[in-house]
Amino acid sequence: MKRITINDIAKELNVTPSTVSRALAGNTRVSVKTRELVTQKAKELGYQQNVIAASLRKGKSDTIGMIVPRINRHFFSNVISGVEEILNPAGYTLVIVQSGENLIKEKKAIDMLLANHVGGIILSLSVQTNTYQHIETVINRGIPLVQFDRVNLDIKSSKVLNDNFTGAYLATKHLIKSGYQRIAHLGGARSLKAYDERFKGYSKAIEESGRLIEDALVYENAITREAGYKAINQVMERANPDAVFCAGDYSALGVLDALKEKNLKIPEEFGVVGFANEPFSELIHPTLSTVEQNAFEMGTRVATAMIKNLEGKHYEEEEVIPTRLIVRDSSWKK
Amino acid sequence: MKRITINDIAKELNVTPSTVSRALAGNTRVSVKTRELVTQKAKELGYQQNVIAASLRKGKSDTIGMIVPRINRHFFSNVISGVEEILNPAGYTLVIVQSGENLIKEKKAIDMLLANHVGGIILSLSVQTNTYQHIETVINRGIPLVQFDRVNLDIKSSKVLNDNFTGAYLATKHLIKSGYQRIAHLGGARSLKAYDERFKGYSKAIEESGRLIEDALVYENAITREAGYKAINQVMERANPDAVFCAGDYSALGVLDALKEKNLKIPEEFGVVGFANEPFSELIHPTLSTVEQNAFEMGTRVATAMIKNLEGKHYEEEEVIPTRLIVRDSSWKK
DNA sequence: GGAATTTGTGCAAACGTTTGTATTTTTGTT
DNA sequence: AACAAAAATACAAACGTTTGCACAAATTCC
Repeated sequence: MKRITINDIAKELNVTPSTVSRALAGNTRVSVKTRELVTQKAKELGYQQNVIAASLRKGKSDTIGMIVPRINRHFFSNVISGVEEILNPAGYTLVIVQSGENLIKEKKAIDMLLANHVGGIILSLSVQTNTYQHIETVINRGIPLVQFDRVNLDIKSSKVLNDNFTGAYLATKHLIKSGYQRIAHLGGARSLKAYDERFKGYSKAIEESGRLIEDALVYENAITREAGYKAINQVMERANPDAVFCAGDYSALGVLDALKEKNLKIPEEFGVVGFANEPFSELIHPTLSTVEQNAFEMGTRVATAMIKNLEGKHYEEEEVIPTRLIVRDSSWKK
Repeated sequence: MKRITINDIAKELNVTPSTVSRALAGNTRVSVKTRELVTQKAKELGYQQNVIAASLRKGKSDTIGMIVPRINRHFFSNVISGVEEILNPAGYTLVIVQSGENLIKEKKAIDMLLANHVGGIILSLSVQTNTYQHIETVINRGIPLVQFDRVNLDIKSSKVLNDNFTGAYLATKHLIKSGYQRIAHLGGARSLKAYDERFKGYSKAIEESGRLIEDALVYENAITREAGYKAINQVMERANPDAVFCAGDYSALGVLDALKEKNLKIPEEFGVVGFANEPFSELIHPTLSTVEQNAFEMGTRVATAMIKNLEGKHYEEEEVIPTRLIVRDSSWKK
């Protein structure tokens, strides 16, 4: 019932714990023969390394903290899976914490992770976050930080981003090509690069078509279903749009609610494109055109960046993952 | 840059580390005065406990491991939120690992958590799991275990269950009342109590209506969209059903695919009820009748049970969380 | 006022590793 | 066969806590 330690193995084999330790680590300073003997005996006794002791001695742990706004978002849970895919086989353990899109919880999460001496922190900012003191703390402690998706550019760290700009650009261009005239945009908080880029992609496409960006067609803070519903109603009152590019699928869902209420035909009278390719987007009626983010790949890239940070030092690359437009029924005018 | 330890505090105050340790723990064996002095100085120097060292010495940690099949299931991510709600304020840290519905990954997850000396393990079994050796290991190590939802009854531990029986019973009864005659059931692996109970609830309702349980109307292992699609096709060929109660919403989704393909009118010609109230269920067309599980509450109960286990010993209560039938368009025949 | 008790601290070991340095054993060279 | 070099192993300290036990000082009791 008691736990097997390297000392137990050492005694059985008449060697010292240090030899056992080195043998298990595959150190070539111990002979091939003893290495085999040790691994053999370790398996026989059912030895499991005491990670706690090891990380105390080494002064660092193989636990990586990951803070996401919510784990029940398709995008985030897939990023997590991607991160695990790389981190687990590499011997790291992932601790996931939710900030709930809440600045205070985000701060607490960071405190908690620091108290637990995590080896590194992977972070996607909450929408609320407008102060960055708590994140500087991480940097000052010398703990590797990798930001992804919802990133603050002023903070020095590795960053992995979606190609929000191109996704938004293609989505808007698609609406233009489909013949819509007055294309609105429901965006997110522009303090977050992700949403700012989506706005910029939208703007670029609109301008390229020879039109003007009308303030009345743009609504900045509407990424939930409810906010989307309210926002599109306001925009329809003031700017007479016939299509909308939403910075999120939930927002687009709210738009569809409003359109159904007004008995507008989709896509004939009104076009809608969302962002994120949430699972529901292909299940609803009409199916929702949207921009797919390669969440899983983003996760693997994030993890790889983290490992580089943990091994070498100061890897501060900024990577961009491509996005892809998926055209469905909500925007396809023949 | 260097980390403050209790030794630093001790030196500054001319006491020993042991006193500091006791003071910070609020031990009454150290005088109120020194206790204040210590906490004061700790705050001043920005001391943060080294959790690693503490748990090495104490032989246990305040980290709780949680293994779920997938975090991107609405149900599981909400249970997680509920668990966090209780565990975090109580000073525990939650480590989440996915088994991916895979026995081998589940075993690895347990190994990893044990290697990390977690204080307790919260577990919902993968569908694949049909051997329980790895879980016995947890018990044998004396580590508190709380099972939830997908539970094995033979394993001695606290358990928190959904009232799957009543949910399934009400769902089936509702189909009967709505006038459907030949009601099929697409279930999950009956080795898991959750699915077995759903089958039993279905059976009870069918029998109460004076009908017989027909093997040809029951299909045991179909909980994904694809499996649901295939299963209902088979059942329709062999048993001529006019309604189905599915043990999961994804399965019901597959059924809807098949029904649309056959141009059957829902709910007039065929009724469908799912289970889980996945977010998409109210978004699809027709909206899906389903059974709601109170995932968040389940999470809080799970966490509470875990804390009881960690504090007292051998708390092996079995709790049941009520479920609720939600009637939508897929089953409502007027 | 002296013995017995309580109260507050200190000492030192322990938790299970890792790792720099020292020591022993083996190998190779002449 | 002697000796240097290389290879394999041992020794011991360290990581930052916690905690049983010892001890001194302060308090209580008769």
